[in-house]
Amino acid sequence: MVTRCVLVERLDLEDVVRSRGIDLFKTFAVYNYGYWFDGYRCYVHIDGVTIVGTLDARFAVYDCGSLTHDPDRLVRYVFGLDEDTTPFLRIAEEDPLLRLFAREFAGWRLRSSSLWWSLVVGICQQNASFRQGWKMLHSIVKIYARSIEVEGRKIPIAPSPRDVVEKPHLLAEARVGYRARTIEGIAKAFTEGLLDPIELSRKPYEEIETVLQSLRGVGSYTARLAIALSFRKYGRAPIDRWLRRIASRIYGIDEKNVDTFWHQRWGSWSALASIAVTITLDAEPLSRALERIERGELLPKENVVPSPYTMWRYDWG
DNA sequence: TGCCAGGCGGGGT
DNA sequence: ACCCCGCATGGC
Repeated sequence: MVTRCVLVERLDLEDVVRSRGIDLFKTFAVYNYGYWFDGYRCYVHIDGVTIVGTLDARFAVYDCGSLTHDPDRLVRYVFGLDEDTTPFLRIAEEDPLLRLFAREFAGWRLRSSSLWWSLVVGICQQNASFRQGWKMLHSIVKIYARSIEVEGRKIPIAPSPRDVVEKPHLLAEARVGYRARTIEGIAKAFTEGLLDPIELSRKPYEEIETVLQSLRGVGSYTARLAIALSFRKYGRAPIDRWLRRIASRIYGIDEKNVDTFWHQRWGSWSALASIAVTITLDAEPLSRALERIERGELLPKENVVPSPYTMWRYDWG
């Protein structure tokens, strides 16, 4: 099903991007698919609105069903243009894992997703490898076959909660395994109005985490990742087995203390730091990641495909 | 061929 | 507050 969109506003944010040293290439490329970033143009579809951004900092906002945001504010929010990451970089410069990332990726900003899609992203990472998780997400997008038409191009978009509630059986087809029940349950929560992102975003961090964790199949990892991706709140880090082992080894602490240690070190930047570690080590399997740290290879490599940084040019099938 | 992986919940102690 | 197991699926 194709949804047509109408242009709402064009924005030239070159001054903002340049004066703040924002690196749009990295911001567009990281954790993205080829149909949403082609090396020049980036598409973000969020709650019935589509943003088309280009590397020269021109942005166009399209209404694809429901425009409830101020276009300028939405663009700045989604690409983190007003986010001052200086305090994060200060800590990262001195960090054994992120010291090189702090230099090379200083201009990177996290791209936001809707709360719904952020949760699905988290669920697909559960008990699966990096590649398998992102393959599942790609498969979901492909099988629900939703798309929008903007600027004469047909762009695939993620299914909405309603799409999933109407056709839950397609999740099995997307080979998400036992995650299907979790995803369907969350989709229902959205369609029944039990999860209002705007209302939720106004609550204190702990409360948001509690609400999200009350969803069956959403634990602290998924909740914190979703809060980072959709609300740009980084106060607590999503810590999985991979990061837990790396941190335990590198900082010489017990695995069960990683959470506390990470929070003491990164404070309100905890989640951004954990995501940055996955980027800079190319989400490589644990043993290889540890070898890379040993060798001081702390930056993403062009030839590791797919990785968080290179997955946009990988053929997911 | 059996493992087992960027979690989680349920059931044990 | 722990520990332990099963779980769909795919990669090795």
